Amino acid sequence: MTAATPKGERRRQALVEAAASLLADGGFDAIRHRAVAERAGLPLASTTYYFDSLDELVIAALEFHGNAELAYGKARLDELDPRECGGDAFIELVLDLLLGPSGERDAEAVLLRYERLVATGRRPYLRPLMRRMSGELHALLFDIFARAGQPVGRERVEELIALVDGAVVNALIEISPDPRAAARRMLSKSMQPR
Amino acid sequence: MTAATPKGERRRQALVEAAASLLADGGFDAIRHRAVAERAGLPLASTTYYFDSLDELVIAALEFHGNAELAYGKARLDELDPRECGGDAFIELVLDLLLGPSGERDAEAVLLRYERLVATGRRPYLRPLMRRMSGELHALLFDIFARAGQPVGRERVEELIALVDGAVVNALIEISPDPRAAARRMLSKSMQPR
DNA sequence: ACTAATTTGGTACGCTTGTACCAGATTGAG
DNA sequence: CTCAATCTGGTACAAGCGTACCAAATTAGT
Repeated sequence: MTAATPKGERRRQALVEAAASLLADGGFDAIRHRAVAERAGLPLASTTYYFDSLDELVIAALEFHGNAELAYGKARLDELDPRECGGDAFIELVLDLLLGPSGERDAEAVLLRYERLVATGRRPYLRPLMRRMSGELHALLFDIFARAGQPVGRERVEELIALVDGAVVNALIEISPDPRAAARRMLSKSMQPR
Repeated sequence: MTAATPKGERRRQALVEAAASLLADGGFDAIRHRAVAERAGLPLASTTYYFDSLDELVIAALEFHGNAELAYGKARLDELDPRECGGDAFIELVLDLLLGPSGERDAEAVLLRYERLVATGRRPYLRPLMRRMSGELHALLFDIFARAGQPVGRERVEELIALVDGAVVNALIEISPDPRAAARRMLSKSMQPR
C-alpha cells in the first residue's frame, strides 16, 4: 500500500531505507518484518501496513539500493575528465561502477551485487527490476567508455562485464576473498593485451 | 558424527543423498532436518543423530553433489576423442563441464552452480570444500584443452571460466533465462575471434 | 469543528524451524 | 549367550517467522 499522508510517506521511506540497510548487511534473508521495523525504530505492524507482503518490501529495498548505485555511477560519469583516463585510472573507474567504490569491507559490499543476480534465479518477481537496473548499468558503462575516448560496442561492454562478474564469483570462495583484485587482473589483461 | 555400523553407514548415506537432491531442487535453504528425513524416508531424529548440525549436513550434500559433477567431467575427459573436437562440439563439451549436461530444465540446474559460489560468500565453512572442487574443475578443463589439441595456459582457462560464469549470472535475470546460450555466445566469440 | 479516512501500535495466532531428550530396539564383541 | 555400544524413532520445546486483528490516536476534507 502507498502512503497518503506526508508523515506516512516519511515513515514508509524509513522502512525502505532500513530494509536496504539490512539487505546490505545480511543479504536477502535478513529482510524480515521485525528486523526492518526495529532498525527503523517503528512498530512491527507498520511494515505490514505499508507493504502488502514481505516481497514488496524486498523489492523496494532492492530498488532503493540499486538506484543509489546508479546515481553514484552517473555522478562519476558527469565528473569524468577525459584527460585523466590513463589505463590504470580508467580500470579503477570501471571497477568502481561495477563493484562500487573501493573500501575496506570490499568483499562484503561486492557480495550483495552478486547475491541479487543469483537470488533473481529463484525469485522471478525480482526480474523486471533487475533487468531495468542491469540495463541502466550497461548503458552507463557504454557512455563511460565513449566519454573516456575508448568507444566500444555494446557486445564488448557485455563481454567486459561478464569477465568482471565471472572473476568476482570465482574469487568469493578464497579464504580471504579479494574480488576486486581478481576483477582488476582480468580487466587489465583484456583491455591492454599488448 | 560418523556411523559405526554398516546399516548405519547406509542410512547416513541416504540422508546425504536426500539432502543433495533437495539442494538441487530448491537451493541451500531447502536443506532442513525435516525435509531431508522425509525425502530419505527416515525419522527426523536420524538427521541429528548422524550430523551434529545442519551445516554439517549442508557440507555433506554439497560435497556429494560436487563429486558427482567432477566424476561426470572426468568421464567426459576419458572418453574424449581428439578427432571429434571441432569448434562447436568442443564448445559444447566445455559447456557441459562448466554447466552440466544440456537439458530441458537448464536454467534450474545451472542456477545451483552459481548459488553455491555466492552462498560461500556468507558461509565461510564452505570455502575449503568449494576451493577443492573449484581447483579440480579448473584442472579438468586444463586437461580437456590439452587432450583436444588446443593446449592453453592456466590463465587462459581462468579467463574462459570467468567469461562463462559472468555470462551466466547476467543471464539469470532474463524473463526466461537461457544461461547456456549466453555462455555459448561468449565462448564462441572468445575462442574463434577470426 | 465535525466526520470520515488514515495511521498507529500492541497483541495474538498458527506455523515452521533447529535441536534436545530418552525409553526401547538392534547390533556387535567376548 | 551376554552385555555394552550403537542406533531408532516418537515426542517436546523454545524461538522466530509472516501475517491478521482492532481499538485508540491522528490527520484531512468540508
